[in-house]
Amino acid sequence: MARERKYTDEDLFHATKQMIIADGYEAFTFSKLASVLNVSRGSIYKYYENKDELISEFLMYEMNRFLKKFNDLDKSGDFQTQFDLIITFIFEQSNIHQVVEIIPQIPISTTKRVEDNKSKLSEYYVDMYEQFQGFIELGRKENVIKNHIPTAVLLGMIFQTIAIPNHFGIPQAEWISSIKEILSHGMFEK
Amino acid sequence: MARERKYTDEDLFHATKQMIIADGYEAFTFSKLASVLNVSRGSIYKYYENKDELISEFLMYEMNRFLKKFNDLDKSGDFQTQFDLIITFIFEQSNIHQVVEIIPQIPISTTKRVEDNKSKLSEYYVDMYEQFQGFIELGRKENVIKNHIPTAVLLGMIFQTIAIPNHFGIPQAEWISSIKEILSHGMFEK
DNA sequence: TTATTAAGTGACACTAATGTCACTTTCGAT
DNA sequence: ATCGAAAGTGACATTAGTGTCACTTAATAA
Repeated sequence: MARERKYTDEDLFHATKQMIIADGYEAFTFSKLASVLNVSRGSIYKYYENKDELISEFLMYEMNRFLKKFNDLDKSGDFQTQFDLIITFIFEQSNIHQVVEIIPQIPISTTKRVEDNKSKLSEYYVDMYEQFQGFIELGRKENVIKNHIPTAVLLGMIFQTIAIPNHFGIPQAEWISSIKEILSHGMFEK
Repeated sequence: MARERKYTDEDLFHATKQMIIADGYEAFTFSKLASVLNVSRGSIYKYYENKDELISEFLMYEMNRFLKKFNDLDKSGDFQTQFDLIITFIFEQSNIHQVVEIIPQIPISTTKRVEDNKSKLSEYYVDMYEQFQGFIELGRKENVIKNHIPTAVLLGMIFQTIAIPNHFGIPQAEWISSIKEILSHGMFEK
């Protein structure tokens, strides 16, 4: 039919992810991306009209991947089992945090494809939130989670902890178990 | 002596802060700043050679302000009293988080002033860290803080919590007391 | 009043990125 | 072999930001 592509969508999204995690939304340019992929800038315009469109497609791809993996987690165990599973999972997927933070940075766009993607992304976001909400509900039903603390705070805490910078290079296992301990029973001895 | 200035350093740093918090380091330009301050771009070059220099000066100013205020806190009470005081303080200064995150984003510069500021900033950072470390030590001495959890994790958790986005608009007082509760005694009932 | 001096301006040359498009390449189907 | 179609290129015009500088403006000390 036509000639072979020099790079797959996966290549492109992978490079995009690295660049965005390293330098943020504004620093991302077609010029840099093209040079990373060893293609001409012009060829990227064959698939994406501009940076907003490319990034919104990338975010769709990432969110999809994350939600699929999350859905594949074993939901049969009791709350404690799921808590351990989910914390570990979130730390494995720790860059999802930097990814979702990009969403609100996409400016109000002129092109339909971008706006469609943005609204789909917020649906994904709600979807994800509801899944985690279900998990918190389970904890409340089993009387493990304190009832007087709002769900938004609980989820916020859990998600925010994955972004704590481990400046001092504490080993991953100790790092995660310490955080799990604080989330469960706090910093205090008593 | 000479004509009056149209804007003070404070004006300039305030505008810079707003712009950086809203859109990040890369999106900051002299053009936008000048138009916010209603002056010509050229006049800003009278004081700062370029964006890196301006932002490094801004960060110095912010860190100084933060450390002064922190030093003014009452350090006489027991751990519990100081814990409450410090958490409240950190929430009041919640944008310090976005500010310190800018520091590593300043590229390796050619000008001496920028490099000097960067090294002073890392001194400030160490200074701040040591202050908080002292606070954690107190908690350990009073046997309030769990001894087996590394200080880096404890401080990381405390600092990260101020950045949790309160999407659902939970009232500030409830928000802070919930977070304090989790940090102290965890999410779990038992 | 006027000389001095710092503050501020806007035009100029430069750089880096954008978006477009006619053109070339390479594949497979006919 | 050759044609159609998608992939890829590089040159061009455009836009947005940078850094510089001769010049104008306005305060004030003499």
